[in-house]
Amino acid sequence: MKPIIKDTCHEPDSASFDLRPVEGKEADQELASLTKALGHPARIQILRLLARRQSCICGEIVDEIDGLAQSTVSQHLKVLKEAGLIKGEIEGTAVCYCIEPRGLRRLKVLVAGI
Amino acid sequence: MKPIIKDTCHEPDSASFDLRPVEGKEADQELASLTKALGHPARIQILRLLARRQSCICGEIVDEIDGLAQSTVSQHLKVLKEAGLIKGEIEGTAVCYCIEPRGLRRLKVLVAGI
DNA sequence: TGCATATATCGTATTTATACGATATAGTAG
DNA sequence: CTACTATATCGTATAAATACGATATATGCA
Repeated sequence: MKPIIKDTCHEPDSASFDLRPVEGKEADQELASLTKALGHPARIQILRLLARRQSCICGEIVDEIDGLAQSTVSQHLKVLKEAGLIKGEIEGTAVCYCIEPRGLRRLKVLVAGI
Repeated sequence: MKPIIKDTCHEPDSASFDLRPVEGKEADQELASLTKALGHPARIQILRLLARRQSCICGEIVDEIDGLAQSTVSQHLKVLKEAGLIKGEIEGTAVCYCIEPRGLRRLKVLVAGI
């Protein structure tokens, strides 16, 4: 019997999300939220860490980041999650973080469209 | 005799600027600075305003932005300028703002490279 | 059940951002 | 030179971000 593999990092994305306008007041607000979430070196580092690997990362993140306390890293993860750039799922005793491809793609589209 | 036309918005850019690394600690810091500068709706709006037109804008900017006071808009302009995303030159009694193409391009490259 | 581990949340101190009115500065026109 | 205009800077009030230690929560394992 094959194990059930749940690839939550790469589920299909809704087209409607991608096809929203890339300018106008709402797009400005959206881009501001996304870039504000990115506007800290530790969060850039986290995002790259997750983007580089194809898989999610369960734990390890705190160890990889500068000299920040665990609670601080957790706070940064929350900011990225609320911005829709990453997502986290509880996976046993750890939490498994990975990129939210829609959010990252949306960011890239909006920035490219400036 | 022809007039001297000084197109300060489109001067040639140094290649060395563009060819810096797109990841690593320095790039993280650089991208964080750029995105932090973008992380406000009014600043996005300003940047788009300048990017849309090929020319610089002398004055007018305050009128175009939401309902923010002149001093507040000036402050936002300063943030964008310090981030290297726009530049301003005194042009008579007004100040002529325009996109800093290198900075914007660098931002796009760094975001695309995440 | 109770302990150990991983992560989140809370409380809090400090710093930084945002916004405004008031004022300074600098160029233009008269 | 004076008045006018456009923009920047200052002072300041308020809000938000950052960081930490302490603590809560939830899961897996003995």
